Amino acid sequence: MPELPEVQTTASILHKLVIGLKITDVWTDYGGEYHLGKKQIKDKKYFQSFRKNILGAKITHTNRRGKNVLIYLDNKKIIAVHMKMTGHLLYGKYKKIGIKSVVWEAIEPEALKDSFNQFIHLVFSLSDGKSLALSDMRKFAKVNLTEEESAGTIPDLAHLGPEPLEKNFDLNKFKERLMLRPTKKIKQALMDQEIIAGIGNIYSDEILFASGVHPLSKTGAIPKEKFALIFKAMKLVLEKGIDFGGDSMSDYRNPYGERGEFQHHHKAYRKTDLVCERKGCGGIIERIVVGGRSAHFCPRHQKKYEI
DNA sequence: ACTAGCCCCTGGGAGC
DNA sequence: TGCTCCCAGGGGCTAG
Repeated sequence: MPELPEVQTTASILHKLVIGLKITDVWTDYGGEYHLGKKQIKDKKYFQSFRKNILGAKITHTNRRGKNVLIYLDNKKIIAVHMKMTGHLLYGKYKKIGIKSVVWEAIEPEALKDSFNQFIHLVFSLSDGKSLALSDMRKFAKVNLTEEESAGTIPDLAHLGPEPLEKNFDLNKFKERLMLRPTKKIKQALMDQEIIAGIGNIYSDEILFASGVHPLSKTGAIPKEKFALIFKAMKLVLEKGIDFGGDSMSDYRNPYGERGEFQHHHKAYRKTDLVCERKGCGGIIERIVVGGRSAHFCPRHQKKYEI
């Protein structure tokens, strides 16, 4: 699922591909639940206004905020795409075809023919004859259109915490953010987008494995030196995720339709019943449910701190 | 301010 | 083969 490294990968690649291109058309299918603010693209009237607002606009740059891809337009508007579970943006040559379940067919690149790239529910046609398409198997993704100056008010951006990879986000700020919720379980705190933006289930498991902290530890009970380890692990694991082009254990693909490689480097996430890879540990990875989400950890070297 | 539970959605896997 | 049931989960929401 797209977390910070996947969204960063997408935004960085798009930046190379679509800058300076104009949006010449927009299409969405009937069932698309693509939200625009509180409204949705499936509301035909609202989609028409969305369309009108972006047609002819030129893409000036793209970047990331939390788990959102931001596409800046030269009319001072921003398209914010939250890919949620199974969404990803694809750039390539598409042909509209008339078959029931598959309306768009990828012509190139070849990687777009991957089955996970076939759930196309939103297509921006671009002035270079190619398209930016949103493939989203489970239709959870959300698309917001907002004015650049009021970007901080749209639902997916308004309450986001700081960016964990920002250079000025140091150990003190990290502690400060986490200690806003000292009774929270550390895994949930790391995944709370209001505390820190961008971390989800995969990377929180990996960060806690690397720092030797049990996911159920109470944030406020974690000793100082462990905080430093979590902080360090957070930066390292997220950067590693980016270096590997994101995680494609499930459906994530980059804009070329290609997989990332981080799934081959998991130590905890979905490693249930396997032997812990930490040297000399020998524990067996367990899976538990934390806040309705699965958490994977080694009960031997990940210490539980309680108040 | 917390938690539990439901909802959105659908492909894939297990069990029969 | 094909049916049914459950699971994956980010985040918004409600109820307690």
